[in-house]
Amino acid sequence: MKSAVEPLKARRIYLLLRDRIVAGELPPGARLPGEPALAAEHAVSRVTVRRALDLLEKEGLVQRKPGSGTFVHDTRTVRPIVADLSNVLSHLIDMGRSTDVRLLSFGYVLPSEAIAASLGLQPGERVQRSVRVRLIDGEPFSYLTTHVPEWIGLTYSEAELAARPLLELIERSGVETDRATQAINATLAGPDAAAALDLEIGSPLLTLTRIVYEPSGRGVEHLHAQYRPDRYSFHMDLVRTGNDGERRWSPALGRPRSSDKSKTDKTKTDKGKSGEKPTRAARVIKQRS
Amino acid sequence: MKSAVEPLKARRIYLLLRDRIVAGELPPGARLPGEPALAAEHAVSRVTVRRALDLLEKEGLVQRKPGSGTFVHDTRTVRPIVADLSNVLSHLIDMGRSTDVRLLSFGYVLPSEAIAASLGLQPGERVQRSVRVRLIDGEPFSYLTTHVPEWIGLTYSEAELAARPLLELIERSGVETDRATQAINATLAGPDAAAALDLEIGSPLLTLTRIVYEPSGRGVEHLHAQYRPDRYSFHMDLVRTGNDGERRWSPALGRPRSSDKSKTDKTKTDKGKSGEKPTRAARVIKQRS
DNA sequence: CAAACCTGTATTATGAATCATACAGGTTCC
DNA sequence: GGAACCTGTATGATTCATAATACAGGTTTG
Repeated sequence: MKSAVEPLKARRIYLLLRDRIVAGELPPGARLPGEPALAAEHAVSRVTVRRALDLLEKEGLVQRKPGSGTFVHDTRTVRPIVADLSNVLSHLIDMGRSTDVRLLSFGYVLPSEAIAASLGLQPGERVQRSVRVRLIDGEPFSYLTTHVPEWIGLTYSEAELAARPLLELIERSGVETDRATQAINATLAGPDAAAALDLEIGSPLLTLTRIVYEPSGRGVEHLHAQYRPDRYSFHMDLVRTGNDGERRWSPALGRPRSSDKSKTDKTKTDKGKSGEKPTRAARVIKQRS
Repeated sequence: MKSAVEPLKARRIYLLLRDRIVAGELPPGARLPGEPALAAEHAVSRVTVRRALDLLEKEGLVQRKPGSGTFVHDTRTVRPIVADLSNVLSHLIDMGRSTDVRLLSFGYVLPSEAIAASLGLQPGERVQRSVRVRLIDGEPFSYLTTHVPEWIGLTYSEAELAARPLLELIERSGVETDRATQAINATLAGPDAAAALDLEIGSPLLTLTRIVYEPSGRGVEHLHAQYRPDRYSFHMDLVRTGNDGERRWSPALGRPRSSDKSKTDKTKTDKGKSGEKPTRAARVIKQRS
């Protein structure tokens, strides 16, 4: 039902404009250059520029006014959820926003080598694999793939998994969880995640891979989470610690939001990057065989 | 000599296969389905499958053996740098890997609204904007855009910025930095970042936006970093804290790698040696974030 | 009002991506 | 050796993104 294909040059211009908007170079309400001007600037036809603007409009970033121009949308309708380092959704959640979980897949399979290794399994041992999607206010924002050793997974049912946090079920089974390691990274949306998160294939995703261990050191859960960056991001407060010789940042624990600033636009999470005209020097560096 | 454009269907299949490889579903050494099989599976022509495999091969993920098949590359040549939550590069650095910094752009500009707000500037106040690229072992892995209020930026020169960590220069100017907030997200590479990081436009990037404050609450640095996910990622250890009612994960502090070789995880800071300046734009200096 | 913008839409033409097919040469396995 | 795979390569047809151009209608400005 989707057009399924993304043009190339159009996508390029779309990304460029998108970056300039989210970076604040084109502030809300601003009118961006006319289609003929953009076409000339990027040495493409006006049709291609239009396709790029179509993408921006579909994303709600711009608003077109026939006869007048195309304008950056005033109200950022999309405000990402903010999560803690420990991946705890902050107060936004308990402030009335509702989260929901949908179980997409459930079954017992032979794990990949990487997962078997991270969980410390013997060859041939099976794992319970589940794929879930989390939604906030009805909109999907995360795509979770979990792997649990079979002997733990058997202690709960498919229905229970759909209704309760996985870690709670694991701990209920008598397994102690005291330690975990996690890595944060970025990737492109594959077909499955794209469909579940209502995204185009190739959209950027924020990923979190966490392995939970029991005291003995055996892994009990392998979690791979993929988040829509426009709806979810990690946020943390840091304090400067250490003496002169070795000053560094450390995560601030406990009460973070102490300074109620004037504007408090806290979760700006702007992406974006360079803008305007990055001096000829920057252009010089780029040499792509 | 690059085609400069990425096909659509081919890219789609490339992403799909890439996901299956990095997810471990196709372990290193495994032979993936033959080109005719892949073509049939995805309802595309064999030519298209080939283009997808070309991308994987160029990325070093697979290896093709004429007459035999296409195999997942055994040795992951790409080893991402691992950084701490506080964005401190861990010991990999002092294990002989060298980091360099290139200054791509430097100047004083009027900040975007978002940046002005985050730094608490008055309308009309200018900021110093700099764009830098960091490299490890000669390969770029991060694209940094920093904005600093003009009155701080004027206390150091362009050459100093290229040679020393920005935060050190800020603190040298007498400004105290005791607090910061940061957000981690994901985005797609725009033209500038893609060129600097030697990537295709539209590649996924891990982003970090950090705002550093002085005790009075004024912002003194706005940092926007974009990382190549294949060369950089955030890692952290967590411990389960709290009582039964409110169990949660908290970052584990000061824990080096518990299992193996116990070494000082304290990072050895920059040695004062700096490179030469071959061109005005391509200075190479060693520094630490 | 009129000139000069703007977006929306349609036209045809061109080039790129993809398809369908065929064949050459290497590898694997019986 | 030979059948059955595989990758590498080439061909022409077809689909589709893009280019180039033109025109309709609304908005802004003088």
